[in-house]
Amino acid sequence: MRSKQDTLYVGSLAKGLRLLRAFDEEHTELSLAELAQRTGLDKSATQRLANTLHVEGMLDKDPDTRRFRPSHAWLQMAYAYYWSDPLVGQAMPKLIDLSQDLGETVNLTELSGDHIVYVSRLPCKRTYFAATIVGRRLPALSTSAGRAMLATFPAAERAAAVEGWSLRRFTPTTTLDRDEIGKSVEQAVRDGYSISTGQMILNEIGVASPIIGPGGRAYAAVQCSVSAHTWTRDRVIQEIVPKLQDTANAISPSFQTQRGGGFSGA
Amino acid sequence: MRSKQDTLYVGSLAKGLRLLRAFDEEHTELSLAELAQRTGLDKSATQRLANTLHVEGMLDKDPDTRRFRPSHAWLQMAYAYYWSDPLVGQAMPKLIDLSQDLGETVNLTELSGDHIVYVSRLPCKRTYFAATIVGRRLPALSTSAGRAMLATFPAAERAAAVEGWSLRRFTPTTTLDRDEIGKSVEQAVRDGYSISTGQMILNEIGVASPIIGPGGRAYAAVQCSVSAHTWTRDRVIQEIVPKLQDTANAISPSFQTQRGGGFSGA
DNA sequence: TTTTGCGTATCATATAATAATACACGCAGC
DNA sequence: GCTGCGTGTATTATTATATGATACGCAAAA
Repeated sequence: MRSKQDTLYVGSLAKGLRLLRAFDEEHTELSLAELAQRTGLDKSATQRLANTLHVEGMLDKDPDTRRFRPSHAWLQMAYAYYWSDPLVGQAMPKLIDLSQDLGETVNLTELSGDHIVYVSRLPCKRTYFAATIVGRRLPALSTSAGRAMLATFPAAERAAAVEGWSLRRFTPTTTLDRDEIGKSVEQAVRDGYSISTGQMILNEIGVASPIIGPGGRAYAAVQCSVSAHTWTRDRVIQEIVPKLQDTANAISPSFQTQRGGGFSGA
Repeated sequence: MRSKQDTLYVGSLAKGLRLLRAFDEEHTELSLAELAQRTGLDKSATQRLANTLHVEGMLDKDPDTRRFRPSHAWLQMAYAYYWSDPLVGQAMPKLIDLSQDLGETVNLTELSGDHIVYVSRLPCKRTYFAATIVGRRLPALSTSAGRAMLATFPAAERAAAVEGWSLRRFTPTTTLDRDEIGKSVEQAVRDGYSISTGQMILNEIGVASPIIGPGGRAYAAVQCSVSAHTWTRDRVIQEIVPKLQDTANAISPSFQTQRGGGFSGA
């Protein structure tokens, strides 16, 4: 049915991508049948597409169980991404310094629609698995990083975002009240950083400072997560925030002018 | 021409993947014409495939320059990979401890054909960019990690690998003499670890210890890179190797039995 | 101004993807 | 040990779908 834009839309390619997207936290290894079920494609199509992805090295296949798994090529995609994102190269050395200085986990996040994406992570303490790996997407409104970035936007956009961006409950203490989130964002406007507690994980304090880009708008942030067992909000503000802001500010200059915020997604 | 396996090979999908692979260290941002040139596809095909990838969120497009770039989805691929690789979850906390203990860069690498892939990196010191990001592929024979893993293979396989696996020059001091590499591997067989100098970068000392998997064969290794300006080979062996081996050995047990080395690529 | 290169859009053609079908295998229950 | 189900695999005729030549508009270069 040549759905989207008719002639310049290749359905087979799109279907192949659906196979790739079928793998996530809870589906780490899929059989042909599962793949077909999860993608909604019929058995034959799944077979052909999965086979192609296997031959092309995008999917590994267990010779015994015949189940498919993401291949190392998936990591190479990240490798290529890192080279293409000018921010990463600028930020990395400074983030390393910061993490060594603080002795706490430091992250680089970017805005992606109404979500944030962890682009680089420098774990210094043992934490839960998801906090140690890159590529995670979280609703921006539920994270200190998202709020810190949003705080650099014009008031009208802030309000619209607080109103409309997606939310999801992660812990019993995740804030779902948009008014409260709005206040947190406005606080970040005044402070120049954002701090939050127990949004993604219980007893976790997150604090973030925006990396100012073109037009004064931030599309990235330096973020730091610490345990509420060893830290208090006040101590974080006194001891971490200044260094966090210094780091973010040190990264910002290179991005004031170039790269006009462009590069839109679909 | 339905090249590979005729009926269960979807050419359009494979072509789409070629577009993705066109992005690398030196090609971080490509125009339609460049994309066509690099993939060998004609203009129309490139146009349709790139458009599809854009619509599906795999490629960002600068509205002004009309050039394409890897999107955040490329990082999400890495995210999915991490969940699917059982080794990462097991290793991560121990790697964090090790890096904090040593105060030096610690890496987790896996074997992928005759190359190694950096699966996780915990940089503690500023280094060159490529050493801070995951997904990099390097010829196994040129790396301490590759040699450490190879050393766990049967003698015949070791010999065949030393003879046949690919090599490439990275620095003036990269060893291209296969006899010498063979000796290094045999040394690793005796020592249980491998150490090398200036293979990838001048004045860099690399040392690696294998993570023993099923059948006593290693498909992964814990690796550590330090600067020859502040370290000597002997000091590395005395101060780093023991802790490195402890860490690798602590990760190994879970992989002695399960996951029969399977999951072959194409 | 002319030329060149690029991104975009359209269209007739037949190639290449489709989905139905059939077979082989392992496993559960009976 | 037989039967039936679920799976992975393989083959086929059919036509929908991807193709690539062609043409247009717009820049920047000559």
